[in-house]
Amino acid sequence: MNDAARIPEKPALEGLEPKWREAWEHEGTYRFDRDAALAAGKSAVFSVDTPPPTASGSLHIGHVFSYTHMDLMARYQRMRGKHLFFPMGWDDNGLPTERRVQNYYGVRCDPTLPYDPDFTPPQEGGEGTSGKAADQLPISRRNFVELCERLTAEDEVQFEELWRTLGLSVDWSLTYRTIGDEAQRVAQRAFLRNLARGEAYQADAPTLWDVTFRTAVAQAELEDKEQPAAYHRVSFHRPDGGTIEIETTRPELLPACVALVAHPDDERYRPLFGTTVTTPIFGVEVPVVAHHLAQQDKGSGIAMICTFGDVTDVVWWRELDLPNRAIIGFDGRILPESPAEGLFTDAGRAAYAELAGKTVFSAKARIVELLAESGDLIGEPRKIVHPVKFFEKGDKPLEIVSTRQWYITNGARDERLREELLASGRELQFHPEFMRVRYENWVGGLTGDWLISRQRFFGVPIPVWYPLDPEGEPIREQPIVPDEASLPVDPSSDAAPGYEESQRGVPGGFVGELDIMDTWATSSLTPQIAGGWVDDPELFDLVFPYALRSQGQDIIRTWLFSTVLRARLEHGETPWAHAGISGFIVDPDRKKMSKSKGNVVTPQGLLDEHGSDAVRYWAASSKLGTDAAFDPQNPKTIKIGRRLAIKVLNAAKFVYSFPEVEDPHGFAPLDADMLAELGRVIEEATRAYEAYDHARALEVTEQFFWTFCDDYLELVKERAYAGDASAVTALWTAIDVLLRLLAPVLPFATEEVWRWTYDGSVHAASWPTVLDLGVTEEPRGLLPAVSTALVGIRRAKTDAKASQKTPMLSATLAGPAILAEALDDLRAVGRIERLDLVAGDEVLVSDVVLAELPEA
RNA sequence: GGGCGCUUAGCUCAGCUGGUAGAGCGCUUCGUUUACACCGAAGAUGCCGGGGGUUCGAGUCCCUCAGCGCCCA
Repeated sequence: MNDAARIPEKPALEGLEPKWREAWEHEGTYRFDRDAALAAGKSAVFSVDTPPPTASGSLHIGHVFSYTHMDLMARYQRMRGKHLFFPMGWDDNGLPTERRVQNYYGVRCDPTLPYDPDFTPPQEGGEGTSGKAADQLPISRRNFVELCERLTAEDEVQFEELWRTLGLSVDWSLTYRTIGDEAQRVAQRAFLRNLARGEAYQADAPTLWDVTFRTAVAQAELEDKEQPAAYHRVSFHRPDGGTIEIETTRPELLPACVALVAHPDDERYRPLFGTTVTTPIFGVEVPVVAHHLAQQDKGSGIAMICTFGDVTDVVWWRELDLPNRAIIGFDGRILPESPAEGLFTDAGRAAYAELAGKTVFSAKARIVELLAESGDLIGEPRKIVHPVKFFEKGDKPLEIVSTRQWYITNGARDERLREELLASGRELQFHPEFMRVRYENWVGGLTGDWLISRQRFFGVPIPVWYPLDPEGEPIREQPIVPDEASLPVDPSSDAAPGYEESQRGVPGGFVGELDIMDTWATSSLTPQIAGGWVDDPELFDLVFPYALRSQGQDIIRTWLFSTVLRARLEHGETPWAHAGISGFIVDPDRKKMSKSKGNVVTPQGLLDEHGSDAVRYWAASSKLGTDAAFDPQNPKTIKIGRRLAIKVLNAAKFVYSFPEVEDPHGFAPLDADMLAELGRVIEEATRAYEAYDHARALEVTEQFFWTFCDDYLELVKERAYAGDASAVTALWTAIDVLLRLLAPVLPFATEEVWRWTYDGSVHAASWPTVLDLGVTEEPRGLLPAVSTALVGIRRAKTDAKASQKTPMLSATLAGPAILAEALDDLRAVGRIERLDLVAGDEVLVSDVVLAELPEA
């Protein structure tokens, strides 16, 4: 089979990526063979649920890291004979895309505007523009969505390009988008089923609200940020003329105050529970109540409850059954009218009129002045720094407003569901194991159901309409739902079933739900989307539950959790058997890579400079769950990977320079021992992959490979040149096995070499087993002993500052008797005329006489 | 404040179920060896974060403290 013409004179890594990705595409190497998979049955399928990267953003080094980890397992399983279902998706739905479209095209969505079929955006590619609303052209929702789709399609082409260069063994015919029709059908169908089972519901409730994006935000999207603030000491008035002093960081919410609260055990305030006080300035009578969440040691130990200053206010409001007097609007400004207007004194009404329309910031400034004037502000405000809740993508603190929103149950208020979710967590095999606690912590710490509605424009519409009563008011309690067969629907443009479009907004007619779903409400369904849950039940049965979910550790609480939840609700199953969790990338100072620190490197540049195999090697040498340090200035591990890949090319070329020979009918002792050692490597690497430890598999393989090159290859050179059947067959066999062991990590270099002797792909070859070796014995320690002896011989020459090729007249070798079996090979590699072996426990070379001493 | 992880050679990291430290890089010296100069050979380098404990014996198990990181409050 040796076809010397295929072996280049000087093998190189350059150019391997375009050459082989083209061939793999052409040959369908990674195509999911559905018929064969169906015939082989579900147990022969290895399905991978890939995290769809956010299309609006750029792929970074962390993506390369985690996706390579996923690909290592995919390639291993494929070689083990599994039918790989390995799709790839893009998460193009959601807020990041909206933001990017706004900046890129200089537009903003105004849903009240009509569609303009001839619209051309004012600019393209202006990603450095101000992003201020005033500079953006308002356009219709449909025009806006079209731009979203156009821009993400461009991004996705680039992403795919990068993944192909990296060598991900994805079946690119299985690509999906989270805004695609299939994804919308899945998301809407799943929602309607949640609704039918009572798992999805709408409620009027205090909602965390981002005033910049004007949308509700879910618990999983929260981030605490340390913010400067100030405690203002404010006096409330008792009927007997006395005062109670409270401390608050949000005096502007005074008109929304509904009670004062202290801890039930607090002796200072116990006598006051059940009495009332009046608020300063506004003169509203509010009760003094007790609740265990009040902190005795914070401020004066008594606090005002407002609707709503923070999440604790929400808890108090709910548990103590207090009235709602919320005064902050969706724009973050004080509402023109207060719900408590009727309770205010005249002075209070006048004060409120001044606050109305102000931002929280200016309202605070004004009310502090008013309090000072009325003498109710005690002392100077005391500056502090405290954690404040932010939307993770926002830069203003969240407000809490009362709105009607859609929710999906998630176990926060349902002990049984929570237990089921924890059971799924135990069923799922996390790699590494300790990542499970992050999931459990999150499930255990949920404080409310999952808010899935968003008041945004680019996303999957919530598929319901509401009938309008004779007054034209929507009847929210009776949503109209579409038939599953009609999905996807957009209630803002499609008429409700049973109605004509002309009845939209007319009393007795209908109105469409305008909200869209949170992007996670779609991306929590990637197993269903990729697997054809709606359109292809046969396929779905074959691939679900999936074998593997592979992802970064940062999205356990969001993506992993929500996917488990949806699968549990819909199918009563855990969506995957294994979860591989990658660590993240830190810079040399152990800081997480981030754009703001300017320490981000682009993957494409790395691939261009060092080659894909080298970059993959870097990723493969980190275990799952372990963070990897990366210094773009000196990417050591990448360079080592590159060296390994080059070595593979050269070593194989050398081995294949010895013409293949007839079966030797038994190996020489050294050759047999080398193969036996290789057998152990196969076993160890296989065990490691089975345990999702690709780094270990690589380590043992790599270590053997270098010994093979540095010692064994040198030892048998002379015999190989002479055409010794045992040596040549052992060399060919070893290379053949090593290529396959390294194929997942170095898909390009190993493929290049494999094709020198095979017509098919190494990635379609079977994972090696000891049966491939032609030897069945256990290693006898001959190769390691000979290696040690070889070091002794080399050292003698190095010590004499002589070239390694300097002939040696004679030497004495002490060591175990087994060395006798490879004495001739040692003599050959060392150019030793006479080598005497004496028994000894340790391998030792002595009495060295070199042929010619170097000149002193 | 709670949880999790990490702390081993100058650097990056291995060290599985306990038996007196390993790899690569870097460093020093040597070598124009016909697979490879994107090479090869040899060499030096460690109170395995601190302190207790269990044990004949502890990077390895237990407790505790400290530092770093992440997650959740």
